[in-house]
Amino acid sequence: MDAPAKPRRTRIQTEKRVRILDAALDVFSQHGFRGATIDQIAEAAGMSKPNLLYYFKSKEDIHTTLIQRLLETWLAPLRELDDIGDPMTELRGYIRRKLEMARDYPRESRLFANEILQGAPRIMPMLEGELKTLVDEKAEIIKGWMRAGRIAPTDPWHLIFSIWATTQHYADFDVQVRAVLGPRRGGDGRFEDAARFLENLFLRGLAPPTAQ
Amino acid sequence: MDAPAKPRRTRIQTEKRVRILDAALDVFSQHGFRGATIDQIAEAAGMSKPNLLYYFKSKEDIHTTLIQRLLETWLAPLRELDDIGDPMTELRGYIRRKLEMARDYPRESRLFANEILQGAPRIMPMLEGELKTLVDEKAEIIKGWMRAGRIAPTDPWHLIFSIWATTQHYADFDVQVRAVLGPRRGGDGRFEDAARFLENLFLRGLAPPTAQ
DNA sequence: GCAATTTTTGACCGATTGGACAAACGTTAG
DNA sequence: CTAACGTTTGTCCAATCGGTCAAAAATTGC
Repeated sequence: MDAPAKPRRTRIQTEKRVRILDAALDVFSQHGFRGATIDQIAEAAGMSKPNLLYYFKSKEDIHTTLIQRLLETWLAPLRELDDIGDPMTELRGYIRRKLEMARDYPRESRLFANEILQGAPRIMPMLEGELKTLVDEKAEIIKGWMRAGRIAPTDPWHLIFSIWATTQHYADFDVQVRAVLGPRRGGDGRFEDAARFLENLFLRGLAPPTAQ
Repeated sequence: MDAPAKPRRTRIQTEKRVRILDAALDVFSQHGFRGATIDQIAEAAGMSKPNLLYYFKSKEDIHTTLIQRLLETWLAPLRELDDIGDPMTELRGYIRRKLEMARDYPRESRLFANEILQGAPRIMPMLEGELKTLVDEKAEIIKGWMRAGRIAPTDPWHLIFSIWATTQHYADFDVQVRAVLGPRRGGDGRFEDAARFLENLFLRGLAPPTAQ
């Protein structure tokens, strides 16, 4: 039950820790935990390995800190999904926010994807606890909309999965998306194209049957 | 320009190579290339490390063979997407086939996901060549359907991406899906639920505007 | 300025990694 | 039986891994 000892950090410690975490995000998101080495991270952060280990006591420590910090912001978009307000507007807003995260924080998305791909050994409790609770809660809201006939009746959980999958795809499978679209359409505009397509797909796919 | 020397394999070689590739698929799909070790693969295949290296000359060799073999079957579902036949039936068939692959070959899906996540260092030429060509070709077919007013007009490339993303999600993010659905709904039925949801989403999302 | 403290570094450690190799073992055709 | 060939193993190696440590260097508080 000990509270984690309060940091009490110097200016240099604060700065260096930021640089290390940023470098580690690069390396971990590309190679996964086992594939990444402390030397790689240290070099990317522009310091020696022992120096890095002065700020983080182990490779595991860096990774844990990174994941912990990621999760705070990762669930934010879903939390914003609100009961009050038009269902279609709410869902479109959620899709847009998730797609913006894929665009602006692709490394975080890949870090998460790597962790899940490897069986989520470090965040399984969070998946079964915090995440499941949140999703169940939001699924209940969506169910309410369906019962009220405001959107088409389908499975709320799989709806959420499909939003996760389609949006994160543009971060996790970025190289494939670029390769297939080619230099023309794979440029900066690909996220706007994706946004247009996904909003269209989900809005039409969920339009209530009564509203013809 | 040398053709690869013809294998000319004994019975034991054939059997052992199969066992090794199967074990390697387990290990690579879970840990990625760098995270996997030859010892792990050898143990999973029930043989010693030197023995394994008698059948494959290096770790890279195993991985390359695995990826090569994967790609053959990976694109098959998309190749089957045919111009003749009802567009909706064709697309539904494609979604179903992709979802079945996620269910029946999750290790292959994760191996592919790992490779893409790490920047596709070993299959980039194939993405920009064979894959892009195939996708462009099928996108043209879909475009034809749209011009003919048989399905709603959207972006064929992003349509294909969204089908890839949603179906592969059930293999690559399996642990997350199970964790969120819980023991009840996360059981064997989750693929039928997913199939129902996805067919519904895409069919409604792509229904031609004229057919009210 | 100077002493206390924080930061950085080079050298080093045991463990694990991918892989080499010769010797031993099995199998089989004649 | 035996020679030829295919298979398996124990041992070994250099490189790399995560991490330690003491000492040097830089910074800070007074």
